[in-house]
Formats: sequence, C-alpha cells, structure tokens
Amino acid sequence: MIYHNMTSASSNGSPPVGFEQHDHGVCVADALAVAEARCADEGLRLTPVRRKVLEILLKEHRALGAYAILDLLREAGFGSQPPVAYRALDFLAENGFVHKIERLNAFVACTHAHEAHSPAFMICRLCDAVAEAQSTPAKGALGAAAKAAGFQIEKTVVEAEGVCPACIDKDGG
Amino acid sequence: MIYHNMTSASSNGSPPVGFEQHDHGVCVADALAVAEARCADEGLRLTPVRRKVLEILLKEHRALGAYAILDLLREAGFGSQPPVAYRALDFLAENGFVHKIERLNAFVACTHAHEAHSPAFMICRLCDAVAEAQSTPAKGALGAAAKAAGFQIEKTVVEAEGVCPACIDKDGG
DNA sequence: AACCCCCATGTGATTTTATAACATCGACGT
DNA sequence: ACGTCGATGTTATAAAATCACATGGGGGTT
Repeated sequence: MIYHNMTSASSNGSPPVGFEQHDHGVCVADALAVAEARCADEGLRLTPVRRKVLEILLKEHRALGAYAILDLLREAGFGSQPPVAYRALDFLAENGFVHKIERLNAFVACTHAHEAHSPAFMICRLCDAVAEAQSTPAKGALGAAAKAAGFQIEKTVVEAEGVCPACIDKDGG
Repeated sequence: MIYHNMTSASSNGSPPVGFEQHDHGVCVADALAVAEARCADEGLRLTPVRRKVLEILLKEHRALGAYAILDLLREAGFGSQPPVAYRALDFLAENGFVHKIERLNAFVACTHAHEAHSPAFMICRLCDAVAEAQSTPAKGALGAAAKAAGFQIEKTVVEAEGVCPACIDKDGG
C-alpha cells in the first residue's frame, strides 16, 4: 500500500476523494475495521460482495460509477451483472458506509462511517475530485422553510459544484 | 408552491414557498411573462420549443422527467427525440428558468426566475411532491469547509427528502 | 438427518436516462 | 445570392438502473 500520495493509490489517473494528502493505507484499513465492527454490533451482514465493494471504494478513494465498480467486482471473481453492484451499494448506502453523489451518479466511501452525520460534498467540475464535509442543512434557511411548510426532513443531499484548490492553481485562479 | 398536479386553482394569497395551494393560472402566466421579458433583456432566444417546455413545466407544476416532457412536446407537434427535450432543458436550466432535481432525475419550473437565488428543494418520498425554498449553503458549515479547503463554490445542490404536510396527515404523522 | 424459510447472490432481459454524430433549416449580415 | 451561426430534427448508441426469476447457503425446527 502506498503511504504518501493518495493519487498514486488510484488504479488510474482519476482524481481522489478529498483535497488533502493523508495516510491512505491506514484510512482504508481503519474504515474496513470500523465497518466490520459496526456490522457485528448491529447484526448487519457484511458479506463478501459488500465488503469487496466497500474495499474497492476505499482503495480507489474517489467517486466511482456503479459500472466501474462492477468491472472491478468481475475482476475479483464476483458476479458481473448490474444488480450485483447495485444491491451491494444499496446495503452500504442504507447503512452509511458509502454515499451516493447524485450529481455524478457515482458513489464514494464514507470516511465518517462511525458517526451519525449529514454529509456535504464539494465536487470539482474540472477534475471531478470529490471531498466530503459535514453540513447542517436543517439548521439554516432550509430548516426554517421546512418548519414553516410543515415538511419533515429525513435526509438531505448537499453537493457543491466548483473548482478544487489544485485546479484553481492550474488554471490561474 | 406545490409541484404535483393541481386540478383546481385557488386564489388564496400564496406565500412564496411551501406546499400550499395558490392561484395557478396567475403563476403560470406571470412566470412566462417574466421569462420572456428577461430573455428580451439579455438577448436570450426563448424559441418555440424552449417556451413550450417551460410552459409544460409551469402548467404541470411538478417535477417531470425528460421523457415525460418529450411526450408532451410530441403531442404539441414538436420533435420527439430525446435531444429535443434535453437541449431545451439545458437552455432553461442554464438560464435559471428551470431546475433539475438530481435526486429524481427530473425538472421543475423555477418560480423565482427573476431573482438570483440558490434553490433548495423539499421532496416528499411518499408522493413525490417537490417544493422550492431558498438556501444559503455557502454561509454555513459547508462554506466554512470550502474556505478551509480552498474550494471555490460556484453552485450548490440542496435537496431535502422527507414527508410533506399532506402525507404526514394521511399517514397519521 | 431432512425440511423449511429467509436472505443473498447470480443471470438474462428490459427500462429509464442521457449523449453522440450528423443533416437541415432559418435568421442575419455582407 | 452567399456564408455563417445557432437551433432543430433524426438516427443511433451509451450510461444508469431495475425487473423477474433461478440458485444456493445458513439457521432453525422437527
């Protein structure tokens, strides 16, 4: 495993999740351990396919489409039809181990799977890098509007599109 | 403003936002007039197809998929192939006359097309009604995270999923 | 053991959503 | 009339997601 530059941890040239460097090997191992522990705790079944999908997303460390994941599953000897990937992703997303990026029709591993949280994403329109942040959408203007309207918020999608630091530097921002 | 079918219009004073009824005929006419005025101002071409798509979304007053719109275009004598609808929607969305609801892969007419705004949506998971509100996502936790990361936010997607007042009542909420 | 149930997995087929590629048409300026 | 440009139209295809149904393994129960 690579321990210095997260871009070299990806199997191709696509951008990683997050805009900062970090110890990627540790973050993958930690997240898998956390997921296993939490599944054990809660009686959830982290089956081989599900674990593999989570591992793929953690290792690639960027937003991947279901079909890209499916390719990697096939290579690993799992089923190669769309439902295989989608069902694993459904399980992982329902239980907070991965998030769907609606804007990209893609999925990322969650790096805060052990905490209840309301994720927000920053998506670079130039390089497609995705960083996860926290948000409190129900506490601001939206929460007030929902309260006024009598709408019960259960979940929020918050995705900011823009330009990441690396691309700002490149493009002379 | 409710975006699901309203068979009858009522003329109670309608608030800018929410799931309440309102005078639908007026809101359609107003919005079309505003769009035409703004296009004239800014040299934008509100061509027949584009105008028709906007009219469809205003009249239906709910989130419609591109292919549903396409069906209505066909009935109205326009081209019946997907690019016809997608191109009109691209134009309308780029210029703020409609919004895409990423979570539904669907589109709604914007009722604040004359103002610069950062929309937020409340989506009922039971009846698919969609209400538009305002948000200020860049001012809260997300804005702080973006600033800290050096990310330049250009646009935000904010979509809350939950249960609308009508469905809360129905389901004994 | 044999049986049953449940859930997860595997597969083929299909639906839904979106784009690519290219021809045509009309408005506009020259 | 001619060339340009943007909008429209069409065919075809790609990408994303789901349906429907068969198989198989793990845990109970008898």
